[in-house]
Amino acid sequence: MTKRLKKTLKESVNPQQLEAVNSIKGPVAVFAGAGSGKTRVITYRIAHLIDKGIPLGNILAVTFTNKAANEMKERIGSLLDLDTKELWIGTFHSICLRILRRSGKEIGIRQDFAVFDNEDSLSLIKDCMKESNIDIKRVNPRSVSKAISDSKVALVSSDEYSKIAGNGYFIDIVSNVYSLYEKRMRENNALDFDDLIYKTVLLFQQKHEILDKYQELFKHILVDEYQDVNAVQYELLRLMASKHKNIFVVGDDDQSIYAFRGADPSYMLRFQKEYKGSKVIKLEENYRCSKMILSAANCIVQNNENREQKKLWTKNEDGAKVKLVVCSNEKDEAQKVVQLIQDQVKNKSRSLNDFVVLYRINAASRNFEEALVSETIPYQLVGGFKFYQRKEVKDFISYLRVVINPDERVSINRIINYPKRNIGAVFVKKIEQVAYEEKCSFYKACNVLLEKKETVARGRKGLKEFIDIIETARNTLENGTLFDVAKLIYEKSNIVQSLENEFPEYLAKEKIANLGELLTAINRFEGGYDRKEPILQAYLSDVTLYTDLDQMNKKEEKVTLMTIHSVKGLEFPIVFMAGMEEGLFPHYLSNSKKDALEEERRLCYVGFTRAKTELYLSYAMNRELYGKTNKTTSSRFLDEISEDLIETLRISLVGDGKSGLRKQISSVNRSKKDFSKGIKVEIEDLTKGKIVCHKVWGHGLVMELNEIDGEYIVKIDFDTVGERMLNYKYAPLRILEDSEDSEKEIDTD
DNA sequence: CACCTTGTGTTTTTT
DNA sequence: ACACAAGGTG
Repeated sequence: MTKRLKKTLKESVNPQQLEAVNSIKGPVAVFAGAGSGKTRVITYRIAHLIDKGIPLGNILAVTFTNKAANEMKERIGSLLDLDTKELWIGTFHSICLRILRRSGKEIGIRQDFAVFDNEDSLSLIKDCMKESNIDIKRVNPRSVSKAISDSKVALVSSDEYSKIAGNGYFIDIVSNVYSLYEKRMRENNALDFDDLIYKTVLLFQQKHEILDKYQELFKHILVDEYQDVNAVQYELLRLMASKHKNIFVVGDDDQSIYAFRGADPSYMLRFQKEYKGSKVIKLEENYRCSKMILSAANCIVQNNENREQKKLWTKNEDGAKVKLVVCSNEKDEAQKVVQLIQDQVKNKSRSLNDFVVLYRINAASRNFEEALVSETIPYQLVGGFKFYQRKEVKDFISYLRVVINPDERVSINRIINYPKRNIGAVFVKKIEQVAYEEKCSFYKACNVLLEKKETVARGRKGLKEFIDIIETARNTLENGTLFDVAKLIYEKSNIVQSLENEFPEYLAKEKIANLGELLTAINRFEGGYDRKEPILQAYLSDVTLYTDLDQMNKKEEKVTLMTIHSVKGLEFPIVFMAGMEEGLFPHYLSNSKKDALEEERRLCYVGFTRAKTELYLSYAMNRELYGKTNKTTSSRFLDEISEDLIETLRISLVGDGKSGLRKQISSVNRSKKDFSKGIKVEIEDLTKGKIVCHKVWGHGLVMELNEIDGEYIVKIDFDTVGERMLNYKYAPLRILEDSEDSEKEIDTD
C-alpha cells in the first residue's frame, strides 16, 4: 500500500471501516447504519483495490444515482491522483446500458436502440390497449404498465406470462398487452428502464461466452444501497459475481424504501447463505446526527417488527430537541417553514445550502415554491417535474430521437403533427396502411406516400415539411455538429411560433426560454464530449437516464426541496419534514398493508437521519388535496417519538405573514403536555388577552366572550388555526397559571 | 382537421 | 384541482 493512502486511511476510518476497506477477497456484506460512513468505505475500498494493482477496468461499482457515481470517481481520482475514466461506476441502469450497447447484438438488440422513459412506455401501452380493443376507462393503463414492469423485475417474459392467461380478466389483458408491447418495442428499436436490466440478464443467461467475458472483466464488484436491490438486479449480480465471488455489498435494511418497485431487503439478510464463507461487517457508529435526532429516528424505526436488531450510536452532542410546528393549513405551513429558514439565515448567519425541505409527495412542493418565491429566496427543486419531462422539451427531444432512430413511432407520433401540419388521425391511419401494404416502416411509408402522385391529401404539404426537417437534420448531423442540428430543428420546426400562438405571452416566454436552455445544454455537452459513442445517441440516453438529482449543485446559495425518497444518501445540517399527517405520511395507500406501513416508517427514518443538527417536523390541521379541503389528523409517527425528544414550536405570523412584519415566535413544550399540566378554565378566566390551552389546537389568545341563549361562546385566536368560536360547555380548554412567562418574543425585522 | 365543451376519473415514492 | 378522452361543431 502506498504511504500516502495508508496515512489517509489511518486518519479517516475507524477499525470496522478499515476492515471493510481491507477485505478485498471473497464476498463481504457490510451492514451500515445511517450516517456510518458507507460511501467513504466504498470509496476507500476502490482506492485500495487500485492501489493493490487491480486494473481500473476490472472494478465495477453500482451506486444509487449517477451523481454519487461521479462524486466517487472524483474522490478516488484526487485520492490517488489518477484518471478514473476506466472504472465501471454507475447505476444498474447506466451500467446495463453500456453492456447492451456493446454486446446486445448477441441477442438481437441493435446497437443504436432508444431508451424509453415511463411516459414513452405508457404511451405505447395505451396504443397497444387501444389496438387490442381494451377500454382504457375500464382498465387503467398504468396498472397494466405496472404489471408488465413487475413481470420484468421477476424475470417473467411475455411468453411465460401468457401461460398463466385464463386465470382472470386482468391477467388476460396484461398477457395480451405484454406480448403486443414487446413486439412494438422491438419495432420501435427501443428498450424501457426495466428492459435495460432484464435484457442484460437474458443476454448473460443465453450467451455463456458473453457472460464469461464480463465475469472476467468485473473481477471486483461493489454495490451500494444493497437493501434496495430487486430480483432482476440480484440475478444480474449473482451471474456476474459467480466466478470470482469478489462481491462487496453495503446496505441498511432500515433504509429500504423501494419495495414498490420490487426491492427486497431480504437479499441483504440472505447474503451470508447465498455466498458461503462470506464476511459480515457492521458499522454502527453514526457520525452525522445529534443524539437527539438519532434517538427520535430510533423511536420511529423500532416499531417495525420486520427488521434486524441493531444499535446505532453516536458520540455527537445531544443537540436541540426535534421541533414540531403545527400549522392551520398547507399555505400556513409553507410560510412558517420559510419564516424559520429566514430567521436562521438572519440571526444565525446560516447558509441557504444548510436547509432541505422534505415532503412525501411531489405535489406538495408547490406551496413551498410559492412561499420561497414571495420572499425571494432562491431554491432548487429536485425531482418532481423534471426539466427533460416538460412537454416542450420532450417534443424538441423527440425530433432528435427521430433523426437518429426513424423507426421510433412513439416520438414520431408526438411530433408528426406538432406543430400543426394538417396531419390528423385519418392521415396517420393512411400512412400505417401503406406501411402495412409495402411491409416497410412507418417512416419509410411517409416517403412512399410522398412519391405517389395520387396522394393529394391535405396533409401532403405538411408531411413533406416534416420529412424535410428530419432529412436535413440527419445530413447536418453527418457533416456538422450536434448543436447545428439542434439549431436547425429550433428554426425549422416552428415550435417557437407554435408556443407563441398556443400560450399567453408569459407562459410562452418561459417555454421558449426552456428550449433556449436546452440548446445551451446541448452545446455544453458537445464541448465536453470525449466518448467513442455517436454523440447524439450518447446525449439521448444520458438525458433519459440522468435525473436532475444528478445535477444538484451545492455551489450556489439555495434552499433545496425534494421528496423523502430523493434525499436518500444525502445529509443536511437542518431538515424540515412537512406534511406529517395521517393519510399523507403514512400515505393512505399504505395504510392497509403492514409491509407498506413499515416501509413508510423506514422512509420516515431515512428523512430524520438526514439531519445533522436540527430537525423540524410540521403538519397542517387542514389540507387541500385533490380539490377538497379536509381536516387532518397528525401523523402516528409523531406519537412514536418519545416526549422528551420533541417540543412544539409555536409561531404566529402577525398580520398576513408577508415579509417586513413583526413575527412572534415562541417555544413551549408540546401543547399536549401543557394541556395536561393546566387547570380547568373557569368562565371568569375567559377575559380578553388571556392565554388558554386547547387540547388539540394548543395555545390561543382569548378575543371575546358572548352569552347566547344561556351558553357561553368564546372567540379564541389560536396560533395554530387562527380564530375559532367555541362553546365553553364543550371546549377542551385549560389554563396555565404562569402562561405568560413562557412567551418570548423575537424581533425579526 | 382544428377547436371547443363536457364529462370522467384519478390521485406515492424512481431509474 | 387537474388531466385526459370523447363528442360535437365550424
